[in-house]
Amino acid sequence: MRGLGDDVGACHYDRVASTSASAGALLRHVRTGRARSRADLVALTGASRNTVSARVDQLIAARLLEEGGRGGSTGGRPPTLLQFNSRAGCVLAVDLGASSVDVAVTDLSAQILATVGHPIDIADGPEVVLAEVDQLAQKVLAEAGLTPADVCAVGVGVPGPVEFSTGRPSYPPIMPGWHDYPVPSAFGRYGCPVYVDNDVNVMALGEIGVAGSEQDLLVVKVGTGIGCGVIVEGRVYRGAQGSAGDIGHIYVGQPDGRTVGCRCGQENCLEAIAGGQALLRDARAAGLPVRTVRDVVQLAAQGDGAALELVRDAGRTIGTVLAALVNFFNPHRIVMTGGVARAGVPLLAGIREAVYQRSMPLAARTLEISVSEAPDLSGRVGAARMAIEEFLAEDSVAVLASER
Amino acid sequence: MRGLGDDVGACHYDRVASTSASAGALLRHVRTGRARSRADLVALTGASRNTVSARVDQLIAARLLEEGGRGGSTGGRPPTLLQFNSRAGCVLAVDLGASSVDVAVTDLSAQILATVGHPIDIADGPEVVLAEVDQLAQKVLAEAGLTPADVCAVGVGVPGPVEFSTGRPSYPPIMPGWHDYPVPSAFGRYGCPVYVDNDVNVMALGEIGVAGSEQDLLVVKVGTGIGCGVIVEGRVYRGAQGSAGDIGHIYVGQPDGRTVGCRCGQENCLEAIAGGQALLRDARAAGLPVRTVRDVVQLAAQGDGAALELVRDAGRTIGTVLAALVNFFNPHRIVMTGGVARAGVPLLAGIREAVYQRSMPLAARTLEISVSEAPDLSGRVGAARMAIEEFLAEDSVAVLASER
DNA sequence: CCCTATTCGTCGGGCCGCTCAACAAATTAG
DNA sequence: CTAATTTGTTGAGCGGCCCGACGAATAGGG
Repeated sequence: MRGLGDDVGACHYDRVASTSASAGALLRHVRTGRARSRADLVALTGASRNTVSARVDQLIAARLLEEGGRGGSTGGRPPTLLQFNSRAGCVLAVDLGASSVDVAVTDLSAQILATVGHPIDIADGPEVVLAEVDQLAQKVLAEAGLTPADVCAVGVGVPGPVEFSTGRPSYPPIMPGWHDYPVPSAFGRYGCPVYVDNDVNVMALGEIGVAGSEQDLLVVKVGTGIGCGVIVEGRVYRGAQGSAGDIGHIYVGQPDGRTVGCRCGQENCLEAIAGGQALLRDARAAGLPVRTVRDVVQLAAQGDGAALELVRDAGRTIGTVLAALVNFFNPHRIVMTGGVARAGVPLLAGIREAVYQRSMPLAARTLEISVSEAPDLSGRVGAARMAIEEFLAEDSVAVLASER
Repeated sequence: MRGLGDDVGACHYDRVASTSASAGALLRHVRTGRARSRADLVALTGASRNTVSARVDQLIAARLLEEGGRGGSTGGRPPTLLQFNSRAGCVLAVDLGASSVDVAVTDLSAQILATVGHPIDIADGPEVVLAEVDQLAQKVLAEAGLTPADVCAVGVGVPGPVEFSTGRPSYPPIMPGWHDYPVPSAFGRYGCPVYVDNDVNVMALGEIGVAGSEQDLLVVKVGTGIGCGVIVEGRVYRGAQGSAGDIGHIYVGQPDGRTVGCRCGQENCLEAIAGGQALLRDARAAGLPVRTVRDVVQLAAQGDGAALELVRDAGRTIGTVLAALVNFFNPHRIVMTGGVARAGVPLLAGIREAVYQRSMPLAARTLEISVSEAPDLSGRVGAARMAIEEFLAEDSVAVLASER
């Protein structure tokens, strides 16, 4: 059918409409609110009513969907409304930090049903730490009135690089003894898939929104160090060695020519100048009565002038790096999270100042820079969402249906 | 089938094997050399012999594949070898620059059959320029002994942002009068799909290799300005507004505190310090006998000390920016192209020096930094490859088969 | 030289999934 | 109360794909 001329300049544009009609895709449409009835699903996927009906029946049999009354008529038979049953199962979410661990059980909407935190030392090694995690998990499950058999998936965020496909940390700098340890093996009792990833990637997934909206997104975590989760078209981008997003050690030139050493051995790394530890150091040097990074952030939140200025300065420094990344990556959004992000407004102000000054207007104009609503929770929620998305994307229908 | 424990930690790893067995996928396997017979295709795709045979028959009918003798036996009947018939059609490749345009006809392996260049002024607007392109296209076609009916697809690279799906430039800074002009309409006579993209993206596609190997890649073009094509998992990454890779205006702090104005109105942009124009300016300031950027590059290639040092310095500056991007993006490879890249070794040396000094060792260790083999051709070859890949990925089988 | 084992490609039967068309159900408009 | 409209379900049919079986072409052994 050449030569008609109607396909001139037509490029693969139809991909928008030709969405898959797999069970997972249908479920996602309902979960994200894009569809509320079988008819909506037909319109969205382009599949036949028959196909959609069959799939929906499967999903209902797996208890992942429920029928919920009738919707408003538009001049004909009213549709039977569908809704996601977020209580069809639960997931375990583990947010492993350098000095503490948080464990939560959530439903399939990542709503936390119960959660516990506990101080740990990640350097105690995987056996000790994961034994503790196991204890905590049993505790939260009991608290939520659930049993190990109810767990559909486990999501774990760890503070270091991970080979995602195997769930093994790979030469993590701050996790001695964890290299190549099969983290999933610690959750064998649940007999379900275990997904392990870098904490920053996990948080990034949490910030996408359950929609899995196909966005390009940066999630910048400013805690003790500084890291960045990269989302390309709704999926985590990892790069060649899985170290993408490692922006903490980007070199930052200082206007006054001053030099700051970093724990990595280099000088003038971003996190050595604007990370949590740097903030604490500078605050102490300025004579502020602070013992931890948290104290500095709190002081700033209370309106202390010196603390505010320190946070704002850190924001400016981070902003200069982000400005370059905005030009290069042109994201839809940037979300700040991590301990220092709790400072909120002053940090954002510094970042925005630098970004809007130094990025190309086209890329910066519609760029949204915000702070995560609950920086403390984003690790757990992200881990839960990672587990949920991965689980529901697979043949979860079969799994849940075979269980009855 | 829960509770067996055998899926613990098992994540979607099977995607590697579960490759699609569509005609396009089979063709790709043969084109990339991964498969040389039907049996290879069966092993690669996991599809049944039957299915593969049917698809291959279609491809042979469309003349995209040919049977070529028998391969060596491994103890049984020897396989009938398959080979890609790169002469099943041809594509037009157009590399539009600010002051010149190159047009080429290539076969389906992006081998140039004939090519012509011509000086233009892009500011003359689309009608004038594209009329000239049309002339050139007819010339190269005639030279190669082909007719418009033989053209399967057209690929065009333009020096500015383009909305890929429609082939319309969008507010291109250096192409006055081109905004929203439907470039594909100029090629209506060929009655085939026309693919238009930013020249840097086009070059990036050219550097992937015909394989479409799923790599993460940066292609940095250093010409008058500096731009960067971003390849994520083998596909062009464009970002929110399609301006991803716009690294020419990243702010670069100067150690000596000196300030350089950029044509964009900002100060100390990368391209104002290390771009082709900057190189020319600095060379003149140093008293070198040069009239164009090309002269500077040539001088360096001839071993002129001052020119070499200038190029190397530009490399270092570009390297400092790339070092940050390497940490963030963690690419497998970086390929340099564009006019200044012809300088080769000294540019690379400067870049490597800065990158290896300032990037994280993990990301830098296996990073490959190289210069395109033919910086002058990469625009044309890239445009051709873009057209070929897009064309062959679609239902080209049906198109070619229906033609007989 | 013949026979067997092995590998490659093709042919027919059958299953699965999807679409199309027709029909039942539930509502609005007139 | 009837016609029109929209929704969901049921049955028929079609195409794609896999499975098993068979012919083809070679290597190796007696």
